[in-house]
Formats: sequence, C-alpha cells, structure tokens
Amino acid sequence: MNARSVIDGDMARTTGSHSDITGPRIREVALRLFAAEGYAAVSMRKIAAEVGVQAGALYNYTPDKQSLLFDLMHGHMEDLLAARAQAGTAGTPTDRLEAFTRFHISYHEERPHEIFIAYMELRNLTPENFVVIEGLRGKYEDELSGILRAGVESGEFTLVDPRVATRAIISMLNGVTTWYRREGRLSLTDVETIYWDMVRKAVGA
Amino acid sequence: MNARSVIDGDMARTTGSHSDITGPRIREVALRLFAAEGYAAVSMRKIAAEVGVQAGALYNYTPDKQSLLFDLMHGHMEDLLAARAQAGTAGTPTDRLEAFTRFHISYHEERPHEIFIAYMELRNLTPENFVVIEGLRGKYEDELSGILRAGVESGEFTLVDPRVATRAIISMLNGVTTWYRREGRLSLTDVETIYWDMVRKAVGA
DNA sequence: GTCTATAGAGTGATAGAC
DNA sequence: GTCTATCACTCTATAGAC
Repeated sequence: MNARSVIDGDMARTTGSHSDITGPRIREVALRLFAAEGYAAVSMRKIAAEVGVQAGALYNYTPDKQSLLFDLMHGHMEDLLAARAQAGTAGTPTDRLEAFTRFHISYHEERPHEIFIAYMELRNLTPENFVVIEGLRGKYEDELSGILRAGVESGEFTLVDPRVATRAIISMLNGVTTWYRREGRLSLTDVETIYWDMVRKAVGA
Repeated sequence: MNARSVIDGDMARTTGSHSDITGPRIREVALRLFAAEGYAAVSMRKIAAEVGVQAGALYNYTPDKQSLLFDLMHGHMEDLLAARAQAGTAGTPTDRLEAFTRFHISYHEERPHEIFIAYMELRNLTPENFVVIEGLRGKYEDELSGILRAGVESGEFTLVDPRVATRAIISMLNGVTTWYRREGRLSLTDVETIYWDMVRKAVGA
C-alpha cells in the first residue's frame, strides 16, 4: 500500500487504478498551483508530485499542459455564466447592478482560484484558446455594460462613459481576489456590502 | 560590421563594446517582455535576442534573472514614490484624493509596463525581494489610506470601511493598465476625468 | 564587453512494461 | 491507469578566448 492509498481511503482497489479520483485531483492541484505561482512557473512534474503520481500519468487526463489551463478557464467561465443566469436579473437598473455586484463578489466564496486565474492567465493561452475565453469574458462583461447603459438611459445613473465604467467596476470587483482571505476580519457578505455601497455611489444611483 | 552596429549607428567603436547602450537596452527589453508575457515565460535568451547580444553578455549587467526583475520593480517603486512626493498633497481630503487619482492614472502615460509588472509579478519575486517591494507598495497605498481616513474624520467622505476602500480604489485605478492604449479613442486626460468622477462619487464626496 | 561553448539541471511529452 | 525510463530540448549561469 502506498501513501496515496491511505489518503484516498481507497484500500480495496488495484494498486495503480484511480481514474475517478485522479482526474479531479489533477484539476484541483493544477488550479491551486496556477493561481499561486502562475502557469508558466508550474511544471507538470510539480503538479504530478502534489497529486501523488508520476508525471507521465497526467497525460491520461490531459493531452498537454495548455489544455489543462484552457479546460480550467473554460469550465470556470461556463459555470460563471450559468450561475449568473440563475441570479437576479430583474428590476430597476439599480436592483440589477446590486445583484450583479453581489453575485460577482459572492462567487469568490467557492471559486477564488478560478476568478484569479481567469484574469491573470489570459496571456498564457494560445491564440485560439484566448479567443474562446475572451469571448466568454466579453459576454459576462456585456451584462454589466447593459445594466449601466440602461441606468444612464433611465436617468438613474450619472456616468460620463459607461464603457469605461464597466472596466473600472470589473477591475474593482476582481481586486477582491488579491486581498480577501476567508480567515480575515471580514465575511464575504461584509465585503459585498462595502463594495455595493461604493459601486452604487460611483454610478450616481 | 554586424547588424547591431547599424542599428546603433555606432560604427567607430570596438566591435563588442557597448556598455553605455546595452545596459539600458536590456532593462527596456526585459521590462517590455515581462509585461507582455510574464517573468516566468521569458528566457534570458529571448531578452538577449531582442537586445541583439548573446545570452552570456546579459550577465555583465545583472547577476541573474531575478535581480533584473527586482531592479525593475524596485526602481519603479522608488520613482513612483518620488514623483508622488512632487505632486499635490495639500488642500482638503477631496483635493488630495483628486490629486492622488489623477497622479496615479497620469503615471500610466510614460510607464505603463512598470505599473503593470508592479502588480502582476509580485509572486515571482524571491521572499526577500518580495518583502522590499511589498513595503514600498504599502507606503504608496498608505498615502491613499491617509487621505480616505482624513476625509471620513472631517465628514467629507462617507465610507463604510476606509481600508477596504483603499484596496478597491487601487484595484480600479490599476485596471487602467489592462485596457488603456495610447492609440485608443480616449486620451489619458479623458480617462483621468472619468475615473475621478467615479472615485469622487464612490467615497461620497 | 561580447563572443562561443558548455555544464548541470529542468522541461513537456512519449513508449512500453506491468 | 500508473509506472519507469527516456527523448529531445530548453533553461540559467559560467568559463575562457578575443
């Protein structure tokens, strides 16, 4: 019995057969390492070592390192858009802006690494992969743009330039990833409230 | 005569002697490549190739790759703090906040790459180097924190949490690096005005 | 100061045994 | 499905000629 079997609690299985657990573990470890050290600084051997397999075994789950990054980012963007579609999109522009702001921040609770790599690792995607991810990012940001434009048209918001305001708000909200820690002095709900207060005032609502 | 001599316009000099020009060129190229592709993804050979020398020649100017990154970031932070000290720090908290906001954005005009790597490449610093840069970053952010606290105390600003507001505003302002291009539809002065409008309202001034 | 050459370690990815 | 072993490079950094 090797060390990994103990960790898995998987004592009855054939020695080297863990397809159901290894796949998710690889994604999990890669996500954490990419977020902590950056895609380019993380080797396949390092990922394998933390998973508890040899480097060659990774290639049963991913054709190459680039696909690993792309799949993580792509899965994240799909999940983000799906979760966003479930969240509140009704009401006045102010209501919708509050829903968007709180949604984006609350999404950090379970997926802080995903949000972090989604905006930090874009430059490490191949051109073809970049186009796909950038398209999904655009879809997400367009939701915010739409809210801001609607608010300006209805007179609820006073914004000089809604396009730039979109970028500014997204940057501000994404910044949460760089300092928020679950064990810190503030809960994520506190953070939501503080940011919503600033966003609401910033747009003039 | 080699190709580099033609580029330099430096035809009278001994073949391989360019200490006065090569040093700055290395820093310039490294800065641009680190900003575009990330420190870990850029090799010394790639820097050397763009400068127009062989990789070994770089080590006449830097003891190692890490020092190159550190020197760029350290020089930038020193320059940023020095330039900031020259800018307006008088008046009401609102005046001071406007000066800080405009200063930070206008600094993108000449040093967009420096600002970008200063917040993107922190994780690629060795622990000892990280401590130094993080200390300088703290000094800079403390200036903003001080302004926000003063504004809250004087009743000019309405902020739930000035510490979080500092992070939020810094993130928002740094976000300019991710989308602003000199050849775009807006001048940096336009951007200053748009951001200052949002910051001013966000703090409740 | 720059060159060529190279040491020594590490890289992504593959082949074949089990 | 995982292992060991390895290919073919690339990496940082150094040594010594010029």
